[in-house]
Amino acid sequence: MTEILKQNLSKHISLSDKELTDFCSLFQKKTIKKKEFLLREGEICKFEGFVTKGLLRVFHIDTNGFEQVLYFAIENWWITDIDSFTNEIPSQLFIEALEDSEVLLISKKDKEFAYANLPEIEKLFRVMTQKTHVALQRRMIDNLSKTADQRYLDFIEKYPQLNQRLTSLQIAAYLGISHEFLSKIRKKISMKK
Amino acid sequence: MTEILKQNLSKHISLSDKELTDFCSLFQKKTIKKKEFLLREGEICKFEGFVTKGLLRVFHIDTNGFEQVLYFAIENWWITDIDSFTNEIPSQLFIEALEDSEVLLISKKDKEFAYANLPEIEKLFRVMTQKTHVALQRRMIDNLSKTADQRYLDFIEKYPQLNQRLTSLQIAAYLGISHEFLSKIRKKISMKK
DNA sequence: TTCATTTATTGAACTTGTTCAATGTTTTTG
DNA sequence: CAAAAACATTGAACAAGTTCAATAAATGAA
Repeated sequence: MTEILKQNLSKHISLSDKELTDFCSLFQKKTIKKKEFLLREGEICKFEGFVTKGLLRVFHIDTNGFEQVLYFAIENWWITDIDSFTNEIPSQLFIEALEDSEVLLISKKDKEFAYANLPEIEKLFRVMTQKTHVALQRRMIDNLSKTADQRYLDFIEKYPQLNQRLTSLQIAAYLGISHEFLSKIRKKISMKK
Repeated sequence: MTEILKQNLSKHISLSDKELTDFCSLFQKKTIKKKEFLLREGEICKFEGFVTKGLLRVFHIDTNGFEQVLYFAIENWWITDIDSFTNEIPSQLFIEALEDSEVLLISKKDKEFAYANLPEIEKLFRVMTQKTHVALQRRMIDNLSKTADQRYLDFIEKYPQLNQRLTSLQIAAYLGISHEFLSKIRKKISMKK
């Protein structure tokens, strides 16, 4: 059952079989139904999670009540509020299942146990954090330089599997535009073809 | 001379005196004059740097020739293209000194030596990368949810020291707006007072 | 100091994106 | 299946931000 997790970890750095198995044994499976929350604003995020099934979104609600999606997570993606989790402070984020989902969760205590006792895990998360950081840098530059049209085209090209499973409402909240405007963009694009 | 670097490292995690000194000895000092480049697009970033004096900017130039500033770095900040550095791929970024500056640089080889031989360095960079990632997540959300007016006010409140040392041109490139529009924002704000 | 270069300001016309309200479509759920 | 709820589309009026061009101010180098 943790096979998919093992494969994911091995993609980043090579770990011994024992270390891999020991580390994976620290995760607990949790199922979560569509529209349920894994985390709400104000709570302290007690887990770092790996998605084995389904689709979730990590989002923020601003002072005007608008939602901004920080990222989506499907099978094989990691999910947490890293700020709240590592610093044990109240989260400013929500994590919600958009489909019936299944995640493997590790607690802070167990993760610290891993850092202390499994030599390569520290490197593993250093590498993984670097990768997500690089991806976010790219998104930041794109958001600064590209129009909504282009960002939408990039999104559907980069994440075709997400595009199929998400409503335009969710995609708009990720792109940082209103869903009405996204609707107009879609119309414009379909007319060009 | 590496005193300021030692202090910075100690802020993140506690290291033994020996480890701290050993690690700092791997850095080389480099001075760089205003308008000179530490890195250009297409080059492989050979260093990770710590600024001890001056001011630099990390930026991207898009297909229309517009510049987007990913971040600025003054004394006590780290500077690199982490993607190019870790993966040894051509950079998409420029790093330029906006003032006469002084940086301490570590090469990839020496950093890997540190990861392999100084047990706590891996943790140090895992923690530092997490912190910069959290900061970028916040900026991403702000860029998705706030108007340029508000982002500018946030910027001068959060980085008063940068605000004084930067031209509005640079600040506009960080906020993702034209410098003309920033000028109008500044006027509007000054009239309100 | 002076001339050239870079930076900042402003206005007018334009483009991009928002808001609101109305309507139609799809999905969920009892 | 029917009703309700959520989602998507469209248009019109508006607001936010860009572009271009002209001018002023500040800075830098000879």
